[in-house]
Amino acid sequence: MDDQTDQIRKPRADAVRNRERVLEAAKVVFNAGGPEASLEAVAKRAGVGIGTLYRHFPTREDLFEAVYRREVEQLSELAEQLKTAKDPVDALRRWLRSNVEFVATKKGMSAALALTFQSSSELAAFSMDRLTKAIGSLLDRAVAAGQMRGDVSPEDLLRALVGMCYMHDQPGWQSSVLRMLDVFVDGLRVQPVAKAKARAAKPTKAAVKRKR
Amino acid sequence: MDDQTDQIRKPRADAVRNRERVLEAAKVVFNAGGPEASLEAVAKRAGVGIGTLYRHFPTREDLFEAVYRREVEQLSELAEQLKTAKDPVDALRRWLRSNVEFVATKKGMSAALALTFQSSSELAAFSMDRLTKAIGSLLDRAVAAGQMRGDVSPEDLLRALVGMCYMHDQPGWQSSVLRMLDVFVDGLRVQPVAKAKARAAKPTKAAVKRKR
DNA sequence: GAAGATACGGAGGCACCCTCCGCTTAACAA
DNA sequence: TTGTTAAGCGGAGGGTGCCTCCGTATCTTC
Repeated sequence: MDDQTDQIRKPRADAVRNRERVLEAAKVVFNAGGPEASLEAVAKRAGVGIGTLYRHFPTREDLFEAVYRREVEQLSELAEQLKTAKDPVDALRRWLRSNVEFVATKKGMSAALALTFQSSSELAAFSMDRLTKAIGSLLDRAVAAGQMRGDVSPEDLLRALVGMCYMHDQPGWQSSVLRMLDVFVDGLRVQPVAKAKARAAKPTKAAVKRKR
Repeated sequence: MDDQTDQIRKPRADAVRNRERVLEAAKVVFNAGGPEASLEAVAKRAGVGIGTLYRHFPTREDLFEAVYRREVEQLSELAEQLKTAKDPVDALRRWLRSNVEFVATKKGMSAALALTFQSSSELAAFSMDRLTKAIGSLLDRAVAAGQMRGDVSPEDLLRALVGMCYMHDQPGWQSSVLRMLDVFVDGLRVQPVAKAKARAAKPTKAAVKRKR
């Protein structure tokens, strides 16, 4: 073996397990109690000692960040799955809706994030990048299928989404956003030249060219 | 006198003074230390006992809120002053710029606000109302003077401003926003069809060099 | 199975939160 | 002015949560 010098042990199983437990507990506790929730409460819910929590996440913000990263990754994976859906436009719409739900369930976390984003622009960059890619892959597919106009960038779409969700303190915001999203998606559609969309969904480039 | 029963004393001078001192101190401390800054530090800087601080502002959020309200009122007053400026368009632009500066100096406070807005939608309503009126008075004047189009509501303008400032964690956001604001204001101007400048009737392009 | 690295838990010291109450002071009446 | 009294003041103190530190327990590797 040529890597004898920096040989790396397999991480201990209990450490991995505990880390995961803390993340899961933190998600629940922060959502319920906001960003000032007690870290000791998180540790207790995770069934670990406070020392363990601090070893894994030296600062409160480290914990926020890890929780959030995980969620962003989940949204990213959702996009991956949706890529195999039949209807590309519907797939995009679903992803956007999931995003709204995501925001909706993050009552406490969103405040925590406002705090964290401020000190870690790296996190902001990471999540923007990740989400842009997710949205981009879905958008591209819809465009490639000739069902959506191609002059809107993923960044724009993401920004619109985020902007819409920005007012999520106001009553009834969620249904309002969902409505606006539908309008938005409709606006993105290639105008209905012909008829229904009940058609086999084989994303072939040939079809795209033909349509154009 | 029939109002003897609910006769109201003049508020004590020291109470008024102390309240003001605490607000001023809080502004400084929160901007520097963020929303988690120690209230005891605020009291110390204000030169009052911790008990006094709590009597005036029972909760941390009450204090945030009071500080913010004061600032909103100051912006409101600024608009009042700008109403007497000669150039209505320039007045509006200046107010918008002041707003950006306002956001810029609120490093810590903005995070605190994110927290407070969440629990007090009344505060959100108050500030929206106040700022909408401020922006509206300036906008109206420019419209009345025939220098700006009349189909943009103060709410829209405010929302655009807020939205632009929303990304104020990213590097270089401030100059970017200022640039976008200029573009925006240019867009709001009544197109110089037959206006002052002797310019060829070339289509569009805000190549207006507005430096007199 | 033994050795050694790695992780665990929670006691303890500290900072800050917030309440409570005896003392001080400003406003008002005479 | 002086007296009365409500209003305000300060800060001690009990409580909670933060974070460090280290003796003990557990896992990985050989």
